[in-house]
Parts: sequence; C-alpha cells; structure tokens
Amino acid sequence: MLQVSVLKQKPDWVKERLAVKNFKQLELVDEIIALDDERKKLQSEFDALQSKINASSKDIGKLMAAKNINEANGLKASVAEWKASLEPIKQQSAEVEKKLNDTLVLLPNLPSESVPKGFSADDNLNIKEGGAKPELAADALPHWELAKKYKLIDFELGTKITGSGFPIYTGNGARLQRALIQYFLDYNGEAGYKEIIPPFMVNADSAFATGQLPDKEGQMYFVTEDQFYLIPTSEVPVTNMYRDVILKQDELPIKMTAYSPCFRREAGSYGKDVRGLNRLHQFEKVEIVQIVQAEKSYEVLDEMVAHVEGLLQSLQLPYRILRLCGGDMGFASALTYDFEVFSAAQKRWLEVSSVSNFESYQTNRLKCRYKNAEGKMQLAHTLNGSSLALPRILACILENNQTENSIKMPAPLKDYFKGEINQ
RNA sequence: GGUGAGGUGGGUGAGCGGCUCAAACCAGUAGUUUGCUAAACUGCCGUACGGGUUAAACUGUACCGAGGGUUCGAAUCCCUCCCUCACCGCCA
Repeated sequence: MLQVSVLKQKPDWVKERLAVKNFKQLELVDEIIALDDERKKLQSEFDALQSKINASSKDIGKLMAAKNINEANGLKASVAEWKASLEPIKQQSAEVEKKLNDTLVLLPNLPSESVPKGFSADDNLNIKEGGAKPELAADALPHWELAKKYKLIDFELGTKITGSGFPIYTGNGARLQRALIQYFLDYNGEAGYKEIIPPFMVNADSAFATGQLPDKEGQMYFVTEDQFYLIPTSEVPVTNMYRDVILKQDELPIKMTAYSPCFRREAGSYGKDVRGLNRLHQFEKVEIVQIVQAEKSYEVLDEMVAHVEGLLQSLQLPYRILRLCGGDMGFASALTYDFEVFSAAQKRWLEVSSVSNFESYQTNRLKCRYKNAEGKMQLAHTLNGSSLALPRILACILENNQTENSIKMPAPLKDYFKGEINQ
C-alpha cells in the first residue's frame, strides 16, 4: 500500500498519478489525510493520559510499601477515573485506525512517470519486436489440433477429471513441459537467481501482503476448511518469505526463482481466449523475484526485462515487448512490461510474461525493510516477472515449429528434451 | 490425531505481580591499549506510532507467540487460539 506520508506531502501529485491508472475515487486521498490527522490527535491524547496512569501506578506501589494506605487509595480513585476517560479515546482510536487502513488499501500503486495514459490493452506502448514470424503452410494447425495429432495434451480428459481449464499433459507433451521448466530454472539460476520451491497454498496474510487481497479476492481458489488460498503465482509465497524481515543493505539484491503451478478462477473469460492452452485454471510458471535497494529498482527492472528477452530469443520465438498503459496495469505495479509471443497458426499475440516494479507498494504491507548506508530504516523495493509462463510458450513452440509431420525443437531444449515429436 | 514440555531482543538464556525504562553471555559496532595475528578493557547496540529538532539530542506510548481478562500496576496470574519441540499413533 501507499505510504500516508507521501499522500500528505504531495496530495495533488498523488491524485494526478492515480488518474493515470484511471482510478476514480480521488477523494479518498483527502479522506486518508484527514483520518491520519485524527489518528495522531487521538494518539497524543491517549499517550498523555496513559503516561499519567503509569506514573501514578508506580506511586501507588511506593505508597503501599510505605504503608501509606489512605493516600494510595486516593490515587487509585484518580487512576480509575482516568482509565474511564481513556476508554472512549481507545475505541475511537481503533475505529479511526481501522477506517484509515481499510481506505488506504483501496488505493492502487502509483504508476511511474513513464507509464502511458490509456484505458485498455489497445493503449499499451509497443516498445520492441524481435524474432522472425515463421512462414507456415496454409493448412497449418493451431496448437490444440497439434496437441491431439501428436497426443501431447488431452483437454477433454482434464475436463472429466476436474473441469475445463485443467488439461492433462501426456507422454511427450508432459516431457516437453518438464524440459521447458528445467531449462527456464537453469537459465534463471545461471543469472544468479536462487531456486525456491514454495508452498502452493498461502494464508490470508500472505495474499494480502503482495496485494492479491483485497483486490483479487474472487480470482483465487479458496480452501474454506483451512482458510488457504491456492496461489495464482509463486510471487505470493516467494515474496512473502521476506514479510516482517529487516535486511542489511549488503544483503540486497535478493534474487529468487521458483517453479509452481498457478491457479486462477478466471471468472468472466470466454471464447477464443480460453481455447486450448490460451487461458487455463491451472498452469505452470517459472517466476523470478527480486528484492532490491530502493534507488536501484528501475535499473533492476531493465535488467529483468533483458533477462526475459534473452530467454525468448534463445527459444527463437517472435516476440514483442509492451509497456503497459495505466488502465491495463496491475493494482500493485508502478511499471509493467508485458512480453507477448506470436502464435503463428492462431495469428495472435499471447502474453507469456509480465515484468513489474512494485517499488515499495508490496514491502509497505510486507514490512520488508533494510538499513541503508546512513543506518536509516527504509522500505525495500520488489520486482517480479514470469520467466516464463509455460502453456502459451508451449502453444507457440507447437504452432510455430510445426512441419507436415513433426515439431522441431528449439536448440536450447536439445539437452533437456531427448527425443522427437513426430508421426 | 493423542500425551507432555515450551514459545522472552540478531542468537543463547534469566526473570514468574511493583527493586526490569527485560539481567547476563554471545554475535555486531565504535573506541582505548599492546611489535603483528590476536587478546583485554570501555561505550553503543530493537521495532512501530507520536511530540521535538534544519538534522540530531531529548521525550511520550505500545510491543516478552496472537487475542481477550483479572489488578492501581502483568513478560510474570487466568481464559481462548496459533506455533515449536519430544514421545506415541497414522501415513507418502
């Protein structure tokens, strides 16, 4: 969440930035400022009274020791009175604080200055394209047909076992998926990311700290019996490893990579978007996460973008990089680059990675701080990105690399996928 | 799941109603001293939210797993929950 101090220092600037994200309730900024002023006032009153009570309690102890019972009893009566007047302040204070918090979490992160204005995916800024689109035969098949032809994925069987959006990978399909995961993890590991296998369910505190709650409540699967959320991305458990942690500056940056299945309810999706592997309820993803010094986060964002780009280049897939506009960005992000690969048979771009700088939006909730060079406590910055999401990569490899009776393997997979996909 | 023992500052660990604004030791840090390595000694050494200041100093409140309660006063007593460890049971 945002820091109240920032709202207070530059309320107009905050509103202007929120407007770029098409956030409508700008009056909340003023409400929060007023609530914080009230909170301070109440706390001062509370502290002063409590201080008096504490001092008197000590005096009572001394009077009792000196057997000065009458005076002690007199003081007890005064303390009782003060305590009574403390109660309403305490209650009011709790109310104000709750309201302040509840309101503050409604504000999304502020987009950085370089975020283009806009309302939808159409307004995203295409900043780079790379890789050549393949020339496919006229009768080239979409990946769901290829999956059937080579017996790689069984969508119908997944529907029987669970429901739509839960495909079953079989034989070479499963092996190719595993090969890709392995390759991605190794690629990330070589760049200094420490490998993590996190829990695939998290508690509400964790979902809250990375910003999925309250924003994405309805998009996560929830296990009512134990009050756990199935992770929509390993960003959640991995970033939360640093919840309530104070770091030393020289421990930064912290670089982690994790493979996990991701679970998303995707309520409201339909049509060609959900065909085949395009959009699933369960999919696999390898994620990269960094926790960094505040001043360095944009430098690191560029580095992570280059890292993901290198991975796509190595797979020889046609890709483009978009800088997301205010309206298309995530709630917690300050700047996001999306990577899309061109699905040659479907003739459409598919998002395969989203790399974001959250600045201190997550760490303010996480309470993840570090002592800077001056010894001052400072919120760290978090970043994460997919490196990469599996299904759409798989879809593109199948479609783009198809020949009449085989699928050609990208060069880096030679060491990971032994065998061939052919008829 | 059962039974028992516990959860105290970065770590170990004392305290079990007011003499604790949480002892001591270790680690960390600054300094003093001694040819070097090293040792000894001295000081400092939590977080959050307030007040205060240009910034500090200084100062108020809260925090001893979490939340309630008893009391003038709670790390300390009571209740509920969570977690850890040990043993037993079950199990990949």
